[in-house]
Amino acid sequence: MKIEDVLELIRKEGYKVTNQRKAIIQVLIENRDFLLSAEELLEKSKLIYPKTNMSTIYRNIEILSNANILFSDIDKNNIAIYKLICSNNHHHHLICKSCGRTEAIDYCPIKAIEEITKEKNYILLDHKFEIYGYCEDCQNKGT
Amino acid sequence: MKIEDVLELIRKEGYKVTNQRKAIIQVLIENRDFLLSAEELLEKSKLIYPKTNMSTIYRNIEILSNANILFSDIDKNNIAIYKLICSNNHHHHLICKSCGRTEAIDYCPIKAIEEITKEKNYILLDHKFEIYGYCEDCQNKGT
DNA sequence: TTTGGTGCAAAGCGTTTGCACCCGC
DNA sequence: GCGGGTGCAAACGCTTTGCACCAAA
Repeated sequence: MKIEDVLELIRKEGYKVTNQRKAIIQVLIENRDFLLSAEELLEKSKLIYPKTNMSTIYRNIEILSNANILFSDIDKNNIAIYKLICSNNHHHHLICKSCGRTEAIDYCPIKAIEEITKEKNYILLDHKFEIYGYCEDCQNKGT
Repeated sequence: MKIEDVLELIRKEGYKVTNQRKAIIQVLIENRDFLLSAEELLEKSKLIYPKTNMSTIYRNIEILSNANILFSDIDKNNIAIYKLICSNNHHHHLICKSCGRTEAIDYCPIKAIEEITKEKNYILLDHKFEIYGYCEDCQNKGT
């Protein structure tokens, strides 16, 4: 999924395309394998469009969440972290509980998900399949 | 998993068993199919042991998290929500994005999880497999 | 021109923390 | 009695919000 696809989606929902919004989405696309906090999103967005403000970050997080294209989670320090949900290049993560490293995995139990939602008569929106553990480095460090 | 099993685990980790702690764990066990916020945990714990305080709730949330027996997530209002991880009676959830209803499902991609962590050389701690959608009621309400 | 978007600063509120006291063990 | 656990209240800091101004369409 390229930035133009997301912008098109944004336009369809009736939102305007601003420089700040473009910067934020570009950052999310470039970091689709990483869960970013609001602060990290701001820092990286500022590299693209320096005038970006934290309020704008939060307001766009909400818009993208409502559009169901943003995955949110909570890290070990209770800070909300986000990444884009991309229907193609879809994958999940191995997340190290010690250093926070995130590693993409291709496996996704999508077949099961579709069967379950059909059986329970839910309209499928989103799903999370994340695995937490200790990565090799952290095991060696003995943490 | 009964309350005694969790208390035994708590004792093994070197923690004391207090009335507040027992109340909190009992609430978590009784609500193992629901994701509870800190405030809901407090309210329900107070029904068992009225003197329970919010600080105690948060401190016990941290202890149970560190012991890797607490699952945490974040709801649509950015509030942290929790439930016990029980190795037996293990299951995941269908979560309605509209009304917040949680429905247990038996399916778990545990085989895949074990294979992936082995292949990537991670020590497996925990995993999330949650499906989000709109339940039948909310579909009928047209929300 | 219209209307949603943004920056700024202040407010809100869930969460954390210091300290004195309490209570399992 | 010792050392961890708790209650209280204040502090913290992430997130939200009101308002005036800006900019996309």
